[in-house]
Amino acid sequence: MAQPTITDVARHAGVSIKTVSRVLNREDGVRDSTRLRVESAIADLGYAPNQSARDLASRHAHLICLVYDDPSAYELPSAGYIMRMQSGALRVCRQHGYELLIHPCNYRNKDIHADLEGVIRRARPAGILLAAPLSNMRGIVGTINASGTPLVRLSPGLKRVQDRVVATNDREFSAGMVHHLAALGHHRIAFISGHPKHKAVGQRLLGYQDGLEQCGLAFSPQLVAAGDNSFCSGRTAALQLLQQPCRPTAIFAANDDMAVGVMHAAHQLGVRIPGDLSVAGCDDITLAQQVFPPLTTTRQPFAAMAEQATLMLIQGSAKDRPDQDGVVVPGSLQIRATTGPPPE
Amino acid sequence: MAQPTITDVARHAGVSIKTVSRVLNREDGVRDSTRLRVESAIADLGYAPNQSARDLASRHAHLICLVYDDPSAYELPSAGYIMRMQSGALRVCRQHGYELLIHPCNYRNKDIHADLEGVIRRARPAGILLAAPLSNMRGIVGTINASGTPLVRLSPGLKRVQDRVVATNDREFSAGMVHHLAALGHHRIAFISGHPKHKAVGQRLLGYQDGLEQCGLAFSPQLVAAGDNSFCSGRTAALQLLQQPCRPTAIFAANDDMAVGVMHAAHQLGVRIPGDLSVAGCDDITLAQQVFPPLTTTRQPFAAMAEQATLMLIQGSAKDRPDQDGVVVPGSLQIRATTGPPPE
DNA sequence: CTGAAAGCGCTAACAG
DNA sequence: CTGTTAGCGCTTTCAG
Repeated sequence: MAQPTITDVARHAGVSIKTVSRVLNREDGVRDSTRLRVESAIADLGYAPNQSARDLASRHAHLICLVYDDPSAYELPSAGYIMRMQSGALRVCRQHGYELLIHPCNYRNKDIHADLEGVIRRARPAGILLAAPLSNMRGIVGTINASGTPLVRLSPGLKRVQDRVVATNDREFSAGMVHHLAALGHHRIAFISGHPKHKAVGQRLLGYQDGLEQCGLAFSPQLVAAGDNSFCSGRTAALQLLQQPCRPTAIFAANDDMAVGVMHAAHQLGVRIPGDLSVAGCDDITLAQQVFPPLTTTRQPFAAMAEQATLMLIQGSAKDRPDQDGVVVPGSLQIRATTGPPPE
Repeated sequence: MAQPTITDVARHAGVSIKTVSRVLNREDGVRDSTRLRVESAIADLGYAPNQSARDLASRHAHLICLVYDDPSAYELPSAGYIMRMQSGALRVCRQHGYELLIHPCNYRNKDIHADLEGVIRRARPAGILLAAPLSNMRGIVGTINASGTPLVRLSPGLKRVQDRVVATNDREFSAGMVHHLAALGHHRIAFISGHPKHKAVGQRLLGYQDGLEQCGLAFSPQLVAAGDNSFCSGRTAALQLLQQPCRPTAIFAANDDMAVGVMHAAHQLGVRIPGDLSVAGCDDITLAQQVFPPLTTTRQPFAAMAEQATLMLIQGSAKDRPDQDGVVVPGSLQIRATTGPPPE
C-alpha cells in the first residue's frame, strides 16, 4: 500500500495528528506514556514523514544549499576544494536529517542574482553555505540576505572575523611558509598571487609580504606574478618567473593548483625540484600528495570548516538564534619534499 | 510582501490558477494569447513556483538524486570522476527546473539499504542516478527498484547494454590501448587491475587480454597486479611490478589515479617516463594533464554520460515512459607524453 | 498536556 | 481551450 501518513499513525496510536506531530518534532509537553505509544505506532507502521508536506507547512525545506563559483562547469578547476567542503557539509546534514543541495554558479554571469533568488524561492533551503570567492562579494551576500535565508560564509577573507563566518588565518600561515623557506636559506622567494576577486587568497599575498619583512628580506615586485588559482595560470606565471635574468630559488604559490603548475613548468625547463627550485602551495588538496615529489603546502581543513558552518546553519535555524559567532580554523604547514635548501 | 503565489499570478493575468499551472508545466492546450498573458504576469510579479507545494501535490520532488560510493568521505579517492558526473547532471537539472541532491554512501555499510530507502522516502526524488560501482550491485539496484523510483545506472559493466543504462565500451578501448602500446614496440605490457567490485573497470582487464591476443602477445599472470582504483594501490602495485626480475616496459593501469601512482613509484625508483617505462591510464581525469609528463589515457565523457542519464530520468518521468533504451558512450584514446617506444 | 480546524501553494481530476 | 473543486500530508494557530 501507499506510505503510511501521520493520520494512520495517529489512528494507530489512538491520539490526534497534532500529538504525533509533536513527538516527531521533539516538542515537549507530551506525556511520556503518550510519546511511547506514538513511537511504537511509528515503528509498527514503518512511518517516515513526508518532507514535501513538512516543508510546505513549515515554510522551509530541510535542505542546506551549498553555493560555490564554478566558472566552467566542465573544467572543474578546484574539484578537491569543493569536494571536501561537500563532504563536510554532507556529514552534518545527514546527522540532522537534512539533505544537501549543490548550486554552482558563475559570478561573472549577470543572471546570478536572479539565479540565486530562484533556488531560494524554489527550493526554500533552511540555510545557505557560501563558499569563497562568492563569500566575499557584497552583492551576492546582499542578495541572499535580502531573501531572509540564513547564511554562513566560508573564508570571506575579511580583516576581522564577523558573525556567521567560518574563516581561515591565511595571512598568518602564509607568513609562516615564508619563514620556512627563509630558514632553509632562500633569499629570492617568488610569489604567485591568486584570483584577484578571491579575498581570502588575497590575504596570502599580504602574509607573504609580512613574512619577508619579518625575515629581513626585501620585497621585490619582480618576484610577484599574477595567477588566477588555476593550474594553467601557475604554469604560465612560473615560466615567466623562471626565465627572467635573476631567477628565484623558491616559488610560493597562493594555492596548490598553481603550485602544481609551477612544478610542471619546472619539469619542462629541466629545473629540478627541490635541487634547483623549491616550490610551495596552499590548501593541501589531494593532488598535493600525488605529484612527484610530494608538495609542501599548508593544510586547510575545508571539510571541518564546512561542518562547522553547516552546524551553525542548522542549529541557528532550529533554535531561532540566527546570530552566531564567527570561528577561525587555522591552517597548518605540511612540509613535504618540494622544499629544500637553495642551490650552491 | 510575501512571495507571490499562483493565485496572485492568476488574478493578475485574469485567468484561473489551473491555467497558470498549465503554462508553468508546459502542458499544451493553452491558447497562445493566454499563455503570453500569463507569462507576462509571472514576469511582472517575479513569481517562481514553490517546490514544496508542487512536490506535495504531484507526489514527487523535482529532485534528481545522485548516489555514489564514497568509502571514506574524507579521502575523496576519485573526486574528479564524481565532480564531472555532478556537473553533467547539474546542467540538465538546471535546464529542466530540477535540483540535484547528492547522496554518497558506502556499500560496505550494512545500513545502506535503509539509508537509501530513507532518502527516497524523505526526499522523494523524481529519479536516481546510480554511479559505478554501486550500479553493478544487484542488492542496491533491487532496493531502489523496489521503491518504484525511476533509476538510471551509469557504467554498470554489463555484458550487454540494457534499458535505463548509460554504458561505456571499456573492453574495446582497453584493447585499443594495448594496440597503441604494442605498436610502439612493447612486448612486456603489465596491467594493474581495478576495484574488484567495480565491473566496468573489470571489463578493462578483459580488454587488456583481448588486446594482447589481437597483437599476438602472450598473457602472463605475473604482469598483472591488483589495485583498487586508488592512487596508493597503483603505487604499491607498480613498486612490485618494477622490482621483479623481468621488468615490464609499459604499465597500463585500469584508471588514472592508479596510473599516477605508477608514475610516482617510477620517479621514486629513478625509472624514467617514457624513456624506461611507458605508463597509461583510463578516464582522463583532470589530474592526467597536470602530472608531468602528461598522462596517456582514455577519455571518458563522464559529464556527457551523466547528462544523458539525467535526461532519461527527467523525460522518462515526464512522459510516463519509464523504459528507455540504454546507450553506450564510447571512450577515446588520448595519447600524451607518458607513452613512447620501449628502451633500447 | 491534548485536540480541532485551518491552511501552506500547488496539481489532479472532472466539468464545462 | 479553460475553470472548479478537492485534496497532497504536514504544521500552526487557538481552544480546551
